[in-house]
Amino acid sequence: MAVNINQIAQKTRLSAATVSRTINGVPTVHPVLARRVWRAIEELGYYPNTQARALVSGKSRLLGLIVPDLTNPFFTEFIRHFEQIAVNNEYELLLASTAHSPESINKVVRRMLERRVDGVAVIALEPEEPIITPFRDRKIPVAFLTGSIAGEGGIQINYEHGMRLAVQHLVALRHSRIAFVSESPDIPMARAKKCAFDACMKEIELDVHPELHVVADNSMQGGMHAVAQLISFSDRPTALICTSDLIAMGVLCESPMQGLFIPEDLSVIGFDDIPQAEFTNPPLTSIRLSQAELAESAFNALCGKTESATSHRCAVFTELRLRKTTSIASPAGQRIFKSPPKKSPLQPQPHLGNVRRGNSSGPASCT
Amino acid sequence: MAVNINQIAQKTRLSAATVSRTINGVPTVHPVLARRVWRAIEELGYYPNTQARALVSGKSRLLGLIVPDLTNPFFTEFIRHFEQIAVNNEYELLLASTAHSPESINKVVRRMLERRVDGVAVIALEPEEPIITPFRDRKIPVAFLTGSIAGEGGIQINYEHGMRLAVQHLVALRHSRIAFVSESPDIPMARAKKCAFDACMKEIELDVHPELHVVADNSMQGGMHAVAQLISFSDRPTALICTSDLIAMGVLCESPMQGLFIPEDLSVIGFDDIPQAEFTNPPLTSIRLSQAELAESAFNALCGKTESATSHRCAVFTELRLRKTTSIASPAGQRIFKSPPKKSPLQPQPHLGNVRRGNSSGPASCT
DNA sequence: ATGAAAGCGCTAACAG
DNA sequence: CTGTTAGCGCTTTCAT
Repeated sequence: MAVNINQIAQKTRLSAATVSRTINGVPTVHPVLARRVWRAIEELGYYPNTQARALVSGKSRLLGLIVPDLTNPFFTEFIRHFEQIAVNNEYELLLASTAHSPESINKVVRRMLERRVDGVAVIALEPEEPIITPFRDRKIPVAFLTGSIAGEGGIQINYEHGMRLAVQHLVALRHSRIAFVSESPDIPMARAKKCAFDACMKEIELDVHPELHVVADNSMQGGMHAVAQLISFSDRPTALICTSDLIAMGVLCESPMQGLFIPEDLSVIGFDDIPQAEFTNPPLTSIRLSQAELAESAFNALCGKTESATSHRCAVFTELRLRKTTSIASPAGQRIFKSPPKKSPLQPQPHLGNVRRGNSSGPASCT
Repeated sequence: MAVNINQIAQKTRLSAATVSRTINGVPTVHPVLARRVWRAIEELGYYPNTQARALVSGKSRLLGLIVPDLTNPFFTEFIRHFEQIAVNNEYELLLASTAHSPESINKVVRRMLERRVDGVAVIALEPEEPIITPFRDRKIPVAFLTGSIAGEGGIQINYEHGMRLAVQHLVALRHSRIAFVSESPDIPMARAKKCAFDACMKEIELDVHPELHVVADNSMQGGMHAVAQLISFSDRPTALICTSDLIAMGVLCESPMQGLFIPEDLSVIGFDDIPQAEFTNPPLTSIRLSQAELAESAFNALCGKTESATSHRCAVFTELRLRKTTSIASPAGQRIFKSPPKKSPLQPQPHLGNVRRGNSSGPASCT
C-alpha cells in the first residue's frame, strides 16, 4: 500500500541498506548517492514505517501518559509540555485518561504493555502499586508525579518551599486562622501538600486547626462548596490555602455571593499556578508548580541519557507567585457582614450548623 | 527482553502458529490446547507485540487525534469520549495538540504518517487542505470536525437546528437586538455557526445588525472582553448568543461587574453544552453539541464497518438546552444602570459597590 | 487440527 | 563505501 524502502532502493538502483543508512544519517554514505536517495524519497512521498523500525530496534519510541482526567488545566498544561518535549525527541504520546476503577487501571496498563511503550508517566493516580509493578517488572521506566513515592522513579516535588513562602506571607499579613482546602487525602498529591502545610505551620510554631481543613473536589464546584462550609464557622478563617487553582477559583467566585470580598475579607492562595490564574478577578496568588519543569523532569526520568533511569532524583521546586488575592488581615480579624450570608446555589439545603471538621467526608461531588 | 510468542510455543510444546491462533480466537484450535496456551500466557505474563502484529497485518490500530489546544473543555470532553470508543474497539490514540503554524502542521502530519495511523480525527483546524491532502493521497480516512467541509470525510454538523431553537426562544422572549459573539471567522467552526445564525434570523425576517457581531477569543477572557465592548453601545443588545460556552462563561462572569444582571438585563446563550454549563451561576442555557455523539460519528467515519469510509454522512444534531440565563426582555428594552459601568477588571480594578443579586454573579471566577 | 515456512519493513552484521 | 543476508515477533498460506 504505502511506499516502502525497497521501492526507494529500486528507484535509486541501490540496496535497501544504503537507503536505510542514508535516512539514519550514517556518515559513510557517499553524498551523491545520498542526494539521489533523498530525491527519490521526496518524489515518492516515502515515510519510514515506525512499526518496522520499532520491531528491529526493540524501541517503540512511544511514551505512555496516564492522567486521571482532562478537566484540570494543570494536567492539560502538563500534557502540552510533555508532548512538546516528547515530540522534539522523536517520541510519540499514548494518552490514557480513563483510569479510575482498578479494573480500568488494568486495561490501561495492558494497553501500554502491548504497545511496548518505552516509558510511562503517571499523574496523581492511586493506588500506585498495581500500576507501577507491571512496568517495573519489565524494566520499563515509570515517572510518578505525585510526591508520595520519593525514591525510585517518583519525581521528587519540593512542596515545602512554595508552601513555606505562602504560609509566611500570610502570617506576615497578620493571619493566624488559616484554612486549608484540599482534595481528599486519598490522593497522594493532596496528602503531600497537606503535610507540607502542616510542617510549615509547625516550623513557626503555629497551630493548625483541624476544623479548618476542608476537603473539596478538585474543581471550581469544590471551592464553592468549601466557602459555603467555612462561612458557617463562628470563628471563621481570614485566609485560605487551596491545593489547586481550580479550587481557589471556585472560592473566588463564590465568596462575593456570601458577602465576602477578596482579598479584604479573605485572603486566598491557590496551588499550581495554571495559566488562568493570571486572569482571575482579582488575579490569583498561587503556589507555583511549573508544569513545564515537571514535564521536563518526567521526560528525563524516562528517557534521560545522563543516568540509568532508575536513580533519578530530579527535584522540582515550588515557588510563590504573588498576585492580588491576599491582603493584611482586617483589624478585628473578623468582619461584620453587610448582608446575611446567602445560601449557596449549590447547596439546596440550608447548612444549619453544618460543621464539618478535619478530614471528615467532603462535600458531595457535583460534577 | 519481553517474553514473546515463541517462548509460549516452547513452554506449551506447540508451534507459534497454534499459539497465534489461540490468541486470535480461531475456532479450529482444540480447547484443551487452548487452555494450555492461556495458562502459559498467564504464567509468563505474555503480551502480544502490537508492533509486529501491525507490521504483518498492515493495520496499526492507531488513530491520530489533532486538536488545536487542550484548554477548551469541549475538546477535552470530545477526547475523553473518543478515547473511550477507540479503546473499546482496540484502537489506541496518538494525540497531537500542537498544530498552529503551518510548519508545525507538517510535523504533525508527518508524525501520523510515520506511525501509520489507520485514521485521523481533526478538530477545528485551519487551513484544512495541507493537513487533509497527505492523508487522502494515502487513502487514510480523515474525520474533520468543523462543519465547513460537508462532503467527504467532514462530519456533517447540523448547526441550524439548535441555533433556530435558540433564536426563536430569544425572539419569543421579545428580544430583537441579539448580539453574536464568535471566535474569529477564520475558524471554520465559528464561521459555520455564524452562517447558521444569519440563516435563522433571516428565516423569521429579522435583521442581523453587523455591529452586534463581536469577535472574541475562545476563552473566558474573550467573553469578558466582549461584554466590555457591547456595553459601550448606546443601543445595547438585550440578548446574546456565543459560539462557545467558554465565552458565555466569561460573559456571565463579567456582566455583574458592569452592572448587568443575568438574565434580567441580558439573556445569554452558550454553545456546546460542556459539562460545566450546568454549574455556572445562573446555570447556562446552551446550544448542545453532544461531544459523545460527535466522537461516535468521528469514530464511525474512520473505522465504521457499515460503509467504505468515504461517503459517510453522519449528521450530528444540535439542540437547545434550556437553563436559567435567558428571560423576557425588559419592557423598556433598555435599562438604566444602577451604577455607571466600570472598567473591566481585565484592567485590574477593585469591585467597589459590588452589587450582586440573589442568584446571580458569575460562576467562574474568571478564568 | 496442527506445524513449517514465508514474509511484513526495516536495520545490523558481515562480506566484498 | 555498498550489497547480501539474517532476523525482530507475529500472522498466514500451504501442507500434513
